[in-house]
Amino acid sequence: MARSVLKRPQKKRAGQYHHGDLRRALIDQALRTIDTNGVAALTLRGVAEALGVSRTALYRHFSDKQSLVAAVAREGFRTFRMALGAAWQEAGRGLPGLDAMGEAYLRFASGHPAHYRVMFGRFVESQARDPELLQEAEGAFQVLVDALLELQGEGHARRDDALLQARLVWSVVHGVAMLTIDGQLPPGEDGAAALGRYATDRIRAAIA
Amino acid sequence: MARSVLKRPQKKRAGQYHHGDLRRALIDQALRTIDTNGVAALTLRGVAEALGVSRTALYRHFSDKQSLVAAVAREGFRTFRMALGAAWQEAGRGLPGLDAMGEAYLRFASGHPAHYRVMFGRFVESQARDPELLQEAEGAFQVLVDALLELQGEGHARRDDALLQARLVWSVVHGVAMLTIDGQLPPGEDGAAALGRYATDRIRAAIA
DNA sequence: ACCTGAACACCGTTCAAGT
DNA sequence: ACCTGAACACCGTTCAAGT
Repeated sequence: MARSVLKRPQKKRAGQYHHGDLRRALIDQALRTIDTNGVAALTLRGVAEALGVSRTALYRHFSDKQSLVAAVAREGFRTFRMALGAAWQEAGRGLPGLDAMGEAYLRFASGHPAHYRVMFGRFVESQARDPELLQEAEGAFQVLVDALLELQGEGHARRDDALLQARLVWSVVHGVAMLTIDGQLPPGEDGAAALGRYATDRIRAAIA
Repeated sequence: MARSVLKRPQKKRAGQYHHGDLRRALIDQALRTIDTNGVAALTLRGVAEALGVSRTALYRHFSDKQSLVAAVAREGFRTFRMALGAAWQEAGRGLPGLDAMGEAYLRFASGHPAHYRVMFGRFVESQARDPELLQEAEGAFQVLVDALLELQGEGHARRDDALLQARLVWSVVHGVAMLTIDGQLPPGEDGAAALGRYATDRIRAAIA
């Protein structure tokens, strides 16, 4: 039970309030559960218990379970957007920057498969009705669009509709990510890593 | 309620057995529910009731809910494999055959989004432990590998590792399918259809 | 073999009530 | 405002019992 720190049963004396940012704590705990045991293992009761809070306290901050999951997904897109942007910058933009973004993307997906799945799998049916989630997702996508526009300007990418081009690149990387976290690739060097390299190479050819 | 035929409450006189192929009926009913209302709406009790059968009758044919879902997923891959093979053949193989396979793929995904999601989204955690499901999935994938090998032989595709090449193409189409059924593309002609055409065109360039 | 009904241990969510 | 405890209407699954 060396990993019991993950549970964080944070028992506080009964009768006290959860002074502090309960909303934040709920999202963090939900994310921890999802990352560790998958979204199927997420129960509101479990989250509340881990925080030492009543089962219904959550409804002060989220209208229902889907809202909580949507918040977790939104958080994911935010992290995602920042990781992509950082990779692009640190690699010095240009084609190496594009490669670095691809790597960062796949690193996030394979490092947090359950979280990634929550972001892209329709666990949030209300996606259409959660404008903030949609906006955050578009923000992450926009990083790629901007990069491609810049590459087009420098003659590193063909001057197709940048939105369409970005959707294609996104599709490839998303597809690779899904195959990877679904365990549909051979383990080890021949699997995800090899496909990642090949995909990077062929994407360059496809947009050149 | 003109669509009540979908429910098929098939009430039979109490005390009778469900003479016939209950296993088949369970899979069909589960698929119907998933296609109509999504996998989240699938309950064993609902399936049993729709079939006019006891809640526990199901356990004669499936060890648990996941097994039933796995059977539905397996069925999906079978349909998928046949659709891909048929498209390839009917288009006269070659590059038009590859395009036709892509179209057939996207048609299945957008026509049966919930079913498609069950096939690819880890609802079946036991995927690794269900050899039949894995085998069926590989069968569908093999159709694409064979097509690419043939294209390579005819000089229509670069002679890269065919498995890697197939995984790349699969990634693109899967990615496009996911973006489509997730509603992350603009509606109408500018959305899924445009991306499908662009992806087809750019895949040709990537593997040429 | 195949099916049943009652029971068990879970869920998400509501609601009147407390501070 | 924020939290609580009891209650409700659901689940998947088990099990002894029926034919």
